Amino acid sequence: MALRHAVLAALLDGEHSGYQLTKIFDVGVSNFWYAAPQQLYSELTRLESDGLISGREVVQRGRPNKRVFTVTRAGIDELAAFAAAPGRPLLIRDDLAVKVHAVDLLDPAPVIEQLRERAREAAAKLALFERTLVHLRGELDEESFLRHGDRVGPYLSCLAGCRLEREMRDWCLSTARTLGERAARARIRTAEGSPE
Amino acid sequence: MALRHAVLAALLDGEHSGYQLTKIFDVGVSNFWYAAPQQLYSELTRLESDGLISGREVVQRGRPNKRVFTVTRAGIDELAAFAAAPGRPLLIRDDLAVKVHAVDLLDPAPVIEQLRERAREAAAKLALFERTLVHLRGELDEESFLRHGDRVGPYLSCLAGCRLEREMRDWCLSTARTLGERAARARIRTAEGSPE
DNA sequence: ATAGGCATGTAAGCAGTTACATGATTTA
DNA sequence: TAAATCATGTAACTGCTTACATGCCTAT
Repeated sequence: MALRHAVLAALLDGEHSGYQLTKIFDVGVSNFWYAAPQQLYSELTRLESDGLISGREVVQRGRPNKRVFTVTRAGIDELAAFAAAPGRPLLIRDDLAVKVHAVDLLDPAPVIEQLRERAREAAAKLALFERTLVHLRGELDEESFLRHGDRVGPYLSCLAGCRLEREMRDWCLSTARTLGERAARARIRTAEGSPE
Repeated sequence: MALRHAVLAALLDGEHSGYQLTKIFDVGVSNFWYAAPQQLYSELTRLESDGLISGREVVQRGRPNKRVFTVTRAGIDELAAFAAAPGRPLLIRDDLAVKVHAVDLLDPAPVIEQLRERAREAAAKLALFERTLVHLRGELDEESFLRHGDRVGPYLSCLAGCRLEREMRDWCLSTARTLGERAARARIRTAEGSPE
């Protein structure tokens, strides 16, 4: 059980509905957890029946009504136990790095294209996270906020997301460049070796 | 099915037994994929029966015999199709970042300790990956190797691992420092407010 | 003797993904 | 009138994790 705690942590930022959580977890909650919509709805049901969150109906005009959830006292206790327990190692799974690893025996063109696409996504996420940082710290500069702000957790985890996306963007671009140049040289050699 | 391709990519680096693969995937194959031993043994069985890899028995003295596997022609084709296909987004799941996100409502001490531990692990992985890079490029410097080396894939994916571990180490240390300083100030305030 | 590394598996259970289903309302 | 967004689910399947099992050899 692991998604539980990510959901609880996300609900600390305020009441959210299942649908809002799907949006938050689609970006990966500042890049530390991803979850599919269906996972979230069933997790919310379980969390509520375990008494870790409580939901209330919000009536809306012009839109379907929604249920928003808050973390209960028992939910906070659960999070506290989770935070104090050992915890499992970071899990990363990346198709694209597998492709790069194998690229020498393959056609590099589609891999290069995917690297460029990933770089664009990383840049977009980075911009999003940087806006989130500005929003979280308000008028303060980063240093004073981290010293005196009253909720720095989301800020700190968002900083991790920024670092990761920045590195991802730069790695993708430099890898795409390297592979592109190698492919260009390979084409020249082929043209030299088999003309006339 | 996704582990398949990670296993195929790992076997491009040379013949490996199931046990050797468990060691490689335990580190996360330069940090882009993790797999448990039991997953690998069953995946190898399936890959062999699908004809994507072929195994041969290696008789050893002083040790149990082992079966080592090589990628077949069909395996390369499978990898080529995989590399050309769209591919899924990067998956990250990180307990520790969830804890940091929620840290303001919790006891920060165990979180700080886990950040320090993670920083040590990241530093160790970074050192390992940097040795791998030196080993892969041989006598060449990085730039010439990336230009003229004949297998740069593993090098490039290992560079991604380095970037990631470096950032992870630095983020953990700076986050631990921030939280430690806040906790120290909180203790002083408590001591000032309730003495005598 | 005993612990640790090498070597490979089975079985059960839980977590995560994919496909499908519904229905309202706003925007193009 | 079609597509997109809001809103929530069920069902089937695949993949991953955990616990257990075996046995040999080397080093302490």
